[in-house]
Amino acid sequence: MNWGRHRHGHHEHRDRYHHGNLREALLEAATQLIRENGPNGFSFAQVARHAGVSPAAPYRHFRDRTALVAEVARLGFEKFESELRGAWRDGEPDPRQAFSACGRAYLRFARTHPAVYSAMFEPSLPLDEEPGLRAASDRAFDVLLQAAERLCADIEEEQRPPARMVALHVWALSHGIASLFVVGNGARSIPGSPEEMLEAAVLIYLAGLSRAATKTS
Amino acid sequence: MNWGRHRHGHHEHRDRYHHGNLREALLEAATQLIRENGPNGFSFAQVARHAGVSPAAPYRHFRDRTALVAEVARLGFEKFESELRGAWRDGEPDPRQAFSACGRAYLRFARTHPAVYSAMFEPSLPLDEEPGLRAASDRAFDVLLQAAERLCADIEEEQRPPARMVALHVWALSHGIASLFVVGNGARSIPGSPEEMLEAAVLIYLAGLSRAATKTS
DNA sequence: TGTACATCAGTGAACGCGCGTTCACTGATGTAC
DNA sequence: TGTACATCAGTGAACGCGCGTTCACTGATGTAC
Repeated sequence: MNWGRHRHGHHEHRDRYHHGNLREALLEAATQLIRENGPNGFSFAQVARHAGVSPAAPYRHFRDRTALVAEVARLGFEKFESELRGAWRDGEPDPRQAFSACGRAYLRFARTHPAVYSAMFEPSLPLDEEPGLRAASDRAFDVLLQAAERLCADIEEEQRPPARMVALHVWALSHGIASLFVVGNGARSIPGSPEEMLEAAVLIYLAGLSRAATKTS
Repeated sequence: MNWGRHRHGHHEHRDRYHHGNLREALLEAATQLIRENGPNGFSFAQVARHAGVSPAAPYRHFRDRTALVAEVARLGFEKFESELRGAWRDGEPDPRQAFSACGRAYLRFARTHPAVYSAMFEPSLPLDEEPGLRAASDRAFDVLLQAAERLCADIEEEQRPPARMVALHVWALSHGIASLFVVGNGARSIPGSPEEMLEAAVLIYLAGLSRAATKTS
């Protein structure tokens, strides 16, 4: 049977009995299919076909479809973390600028990897069943948390808000903007770019931070 | 063939050739299945089975699965709008309190109808292909927009921010909190309730509004 | 350098299953007279 | 009040299809000697 002679992106592995790179090829194929049909819109067999192998081949590398998607998401979180960390640059040249760069990096990631992004934040993602997934997600959030701590340190002590709260607020805002206005076909249109919108919102929020009572109801 | 003797919720229609209420029963069944498996995690045939009818029956009421989900979402937007409008109460007793009630209503909706909420904001929702869907979504947003206009009216004119921007910021924040911390199995845990978190964030944001330069990059 | 052998990645055929969709049908309902 | 008839909601059987999973297999690779 002919499973198709396929494009695996960069390297050519055709006509070899051993693919040599199947694991990565499957992850790539899954990513592409998620981009086209959403995180739940594809089958294990389809992934195999896209990678140009028999439907039984993926079982050598992934327990099932869920494990495959989880791995896409886990790698996504790792890349996400490293991009955020790179943008934050340990608070250089100064915390506000670095924080803003971080926000832009957040949305850039969502824009350039919309498929992976939606897999990462899909409610059905088994965060706690696949090893390392929750941890990878937490490590990405830690970048935001660190940044928030640094920003909060500049606020006078007696009215300093909890850094964790600030990080969660900014995360929610970023995620809200990403999922409403960046990712997906139904993405709503807005005046200006999502980046501008996030930047403006964060500026307003930070302005409020140093003066508002940080009451939590 | 026995398609099961089913619970259709409140009324009993068993042993009747004509269901009499099938359209609503199908919408209910779909909602339940979405709750269990996510917006894409069920089949047309499954819905029929849940409603206790033959697999061909749903075709009398819905073109296909997509149309069914879209209708669930459309009804969701209508209910969402009416709840937001009810909470806003036209700005009574005063805009800030009404706005805060609005935020709580937003999260309450996401919490009590998580299935419908995720269908409504699923990226794959064909907002522009099903009649009335986009319009229903816009009408819900309009409540937020009205509220933002009212709040902005209280700010001195020369530093008054665009109401549309404010509404979008608050919407993104609410949606971010709802989808990260309320809806779904993977929902992250936070200190305090999502309602408290949203309230705090909005307070800080509003405090920043009246003083920040409303620069948009 | 050559050969025997272990390892293991990928094959391809097979299975039973549920799905989407169609079809001619049937039974309940409502209405014209 | 009764009856004939049109309407239409739901039936159940049928179809072809792709899927998930299994299995004994095979061919490539690497390594021991």
